[in-house]
Amino acid sequence: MNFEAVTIKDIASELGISPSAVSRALNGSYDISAKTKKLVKECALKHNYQPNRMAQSLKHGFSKSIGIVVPTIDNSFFSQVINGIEGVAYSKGYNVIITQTHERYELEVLNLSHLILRAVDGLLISVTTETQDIGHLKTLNDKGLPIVFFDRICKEINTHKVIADNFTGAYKATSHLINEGFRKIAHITSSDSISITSERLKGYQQALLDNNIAIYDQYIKYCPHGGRDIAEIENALNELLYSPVKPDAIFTASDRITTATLRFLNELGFHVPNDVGLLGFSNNPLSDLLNPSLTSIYQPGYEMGKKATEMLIALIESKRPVFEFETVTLPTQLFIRKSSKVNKDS
Amino acid sequence: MNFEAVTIKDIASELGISPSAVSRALNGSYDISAKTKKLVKECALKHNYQPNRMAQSLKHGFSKSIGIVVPTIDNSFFSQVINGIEGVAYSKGYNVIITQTHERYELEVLNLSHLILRAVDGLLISVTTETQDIGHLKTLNDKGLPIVFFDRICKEINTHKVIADNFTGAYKATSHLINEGFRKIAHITSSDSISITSERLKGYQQALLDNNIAIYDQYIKYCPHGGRDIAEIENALNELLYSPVKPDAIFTASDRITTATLRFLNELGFHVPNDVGLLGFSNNPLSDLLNPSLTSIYQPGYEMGKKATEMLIALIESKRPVFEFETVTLPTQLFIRKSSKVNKDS
DNA sequence: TTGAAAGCGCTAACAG
DNA sequence: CTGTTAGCGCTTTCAA
Repeated sequence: MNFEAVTIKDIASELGISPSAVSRALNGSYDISAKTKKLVKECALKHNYQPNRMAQSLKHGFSKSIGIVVPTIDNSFFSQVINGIEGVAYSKGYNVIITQTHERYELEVLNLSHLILRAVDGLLISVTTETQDIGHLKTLNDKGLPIVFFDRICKEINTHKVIADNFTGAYKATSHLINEGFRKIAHITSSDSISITSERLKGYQQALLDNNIAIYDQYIKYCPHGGRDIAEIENALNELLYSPVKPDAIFTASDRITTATLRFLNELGFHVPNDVGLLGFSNNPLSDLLNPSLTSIYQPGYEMGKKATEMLIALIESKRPVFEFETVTLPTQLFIRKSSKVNKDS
Repeated sequence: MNFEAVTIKDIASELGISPSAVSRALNGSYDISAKTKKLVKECALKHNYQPNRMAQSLKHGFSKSIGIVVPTIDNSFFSQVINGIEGVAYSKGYNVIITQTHERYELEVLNLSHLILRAVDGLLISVTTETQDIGHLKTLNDKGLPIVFFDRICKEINTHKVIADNFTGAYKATSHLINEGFRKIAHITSSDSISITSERLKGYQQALLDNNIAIYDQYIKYCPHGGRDIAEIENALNELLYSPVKPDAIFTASDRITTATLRFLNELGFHVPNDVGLLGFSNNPLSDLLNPSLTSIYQPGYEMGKKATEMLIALIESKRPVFEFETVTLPTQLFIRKSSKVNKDS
């Protein structure tokens, strides 16, 4: 409820003119005398008039709002993306509605329907690790809802996408470990159903191949829920660390997996990096403060949110249907710290 | 826009009955035959009918949505609060709209007006470090918008509030440092305009008094923007560390200040805790992984969000005006780690 | 240049 | 039990 909100009617009756005149005066210069326009604007200002967005939305079918669906906001990468989204959205007069899936498919479906009920004009989404059936997204897209995917994209849906250069990031990561003298490099990654997993896996494998290191399947461990349950990470680590061919370094594919791995290694008494090197995809701003400081691949989260939102608003405001879509790839950055550099003295 | 959404009208004409009959059949059993009810429900299901929330809101003035205003979501404490809020809100059929102020007063005012336009039924807010004039909140509250404050509250506004036991938390923190042998304990805190600052300050001072340690004003440093600009933290630290009466421990009042302080100490070559002990109010889940691991006061963020939302929904759904308000105080917890324990061997 | 009137989708008072 | 009607606040033809 707009508490005792002043409406167009109130202004109209105070000024003794019609509601439609007020509406026109407020909404730009469409057939209205400068005099009434000025009068109306002053009166609106005086009473702190705010148009009722519900009524506006109901009237002309768009809400000037954007729906965001992310796995969780309690993650630096996604927080950074959201900051990027907000920056662009607000500057163009759009609101954002943020929802979290907590990596659950059912919540993705539920959130999506909430957002549609709220009549969002477009959608920015990074799917869950559980998302296999994309019917819900396909339907919306087919009906004409502008959607832009970021980070975890759905190849099958034909629309704009923004991703980090996961292949190159993983390639750089793995190459760096190799250059530091590691040879038995394991990779703990997320669900194999999401796009970033296979892109990063390919980068990892290519780097090994280019350095004449064989790919061992037992060095590749998946966490089907992206580490939502800590147990899946611990299982992967136990299998790796207590195997006869214990790896000498681990490349982890996501923030949650990275920090859980570091904690586990510390607790078990494995020295990082001397016993096991560690390198993660991570946007955590505390990477330099960890023990040991964490070598990581940084993804441009803020830019990703910015770019995705620009593309989405372009779609929303396009006068004619858009059939040509692009996938923007943003560069990643390697930050070298101590977790990947064996200390020769010790 | 609900893309080609089926409306009550569509169902009505398909079934050859009136729109109002459909509405009644859908909204519970208000004067309607079981037969038509069944018919309507089946038809609605078949066409995947979803009521248009904009129209509903416009009609009866409430939107089943809750507005959230926090300084930033890129902060573990607030993320945890939001998780608590969402849990309760969704289970009671409410949506949430999350907005960030980035510690800027102007954004607080702007977000608030956005939320009001979106006709939120109630508000959960933790104010910015810049917020002095609370006219915007007072006006809304006076007009009858249910508001519940959490964490950073406004004493002047008479409504429900949920806070952590900041006094006791700070008291425990300071006492712990004293027990560990520190005597020259500095306190770097946020803006003195927000509630948590003075509560924590009092706890710190009381602990000193109870241990017969004099309170030195030059040991108390404020960051007017809560550390939004890193410079204000660096200035505070420079003044402390290079003063003739350099403190032997620092108690920091917020996550951002804590991590910036740790980084700064590490960079300048001060050993924590041997040169300077450190203890922070922090919900960062990586505290145990920092170098050194961080002794901290943990606040029950999830519970705070949960409790605040329960109180808010009670206000929203109350049949009669509420005049009795309560302030709920949740306990904090001290986690002792290495940053506060001098290593006697080194 | 302005006003009157219709209508977005839904609900609720009032008839029948 | 069901249909008709009015109206939430706004925009937008159409007529004046």
